[in-house]
Amino acid sequence: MARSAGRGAPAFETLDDAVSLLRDGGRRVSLARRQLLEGLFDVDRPVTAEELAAGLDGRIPPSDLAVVYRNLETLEDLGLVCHVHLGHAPGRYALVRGKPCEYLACERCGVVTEIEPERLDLVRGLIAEEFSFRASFTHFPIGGLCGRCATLVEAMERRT
Amino acid sequence: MARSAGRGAPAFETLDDAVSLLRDGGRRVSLARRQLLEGLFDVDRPVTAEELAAGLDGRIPPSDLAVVYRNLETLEDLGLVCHVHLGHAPGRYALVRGKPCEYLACERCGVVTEIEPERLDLVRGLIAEEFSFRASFTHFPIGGLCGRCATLVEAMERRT
DNA sequence: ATCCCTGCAAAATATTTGCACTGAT
DNA sequence: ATCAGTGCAAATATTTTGCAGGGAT
Repeated sequence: MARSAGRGAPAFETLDDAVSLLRDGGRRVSLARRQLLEGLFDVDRPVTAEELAAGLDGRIPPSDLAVVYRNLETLEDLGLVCHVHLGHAPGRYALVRGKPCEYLACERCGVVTEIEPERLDLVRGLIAEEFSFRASFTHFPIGGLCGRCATLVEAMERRT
Repeated sequence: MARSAGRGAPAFETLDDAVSLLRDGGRRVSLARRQLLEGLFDVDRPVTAEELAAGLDGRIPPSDLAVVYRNLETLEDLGLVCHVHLGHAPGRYALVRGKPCEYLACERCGVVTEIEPERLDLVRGLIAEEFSFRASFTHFPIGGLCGRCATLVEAMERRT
């Protein structure tokens, strides 16, 4: 299992920075890893292992899915990457640039919204006080209904 | 896919009530379904389909896993059952008695805490205001670290 | 030269689907 | 008698593991 978050994410801006962190972490800088990072920098949004193995629509050469999974785990151990589980869909992986993102995921339409961690600190504080629990919506997002779907569902409920 | 919640859960107390709701919903009252409900009443906590199919340690006769999944979906459509995804583990199913439960799930030690929905209404309100999002922690729980693990992790972080 | 990483195959886990037969209505 | 539900097999989807050979150090 990959590291459970924590241990301040190393800041990095460029591909070369990331590659250095890979090396500093004592791992080898293979072509597969370099291209994986290239792809992640290029798309700059959470993508599935499958998409990465398929080459992100020509951005990088296609590669082996098992290797992609293994390398994503490696990068996650080093704190360069983290992954989210959006509903029942396959996990999605993204670079961690400075702060990890948190997410809202609509269970009805699937829309995902990235939220900067600070904007959830009040929520986190409330949960901490009430339940002595340090909530994080980085790995598992906040589920529910987006504004549009909530309105729609309310309308349906009234018509019942 | 099962119904996306909503449509007020029918209140029921006993196995017979549940069976009636099954019948009222236009579904047949088969032995398998009766026993599934029996098992759910008996354990009274969220269990996996696998555990149900295995007979819940002798509480009910073992049965076919595919049928269990199908019947859980049926019961969910009727609003008698709902399921949670706790971390990466298999889904867990429980009777909906009155109000559906919400959950906190520690991503480190796996401890799960049931929370009565009202106790999360402040949190829900904050999220609604800030993000126009109607959060629900019934199907996907609040992830993070329980008090004990948070303390532990903090200690580890300080030692770094 | 060492041994980590790759590439491919196969396994593991969780869940769904197809279909002939059975049992609830 | 009808047709929803069962039981079993097989498929699907996601992720993990084993192992022999290749490339980074």
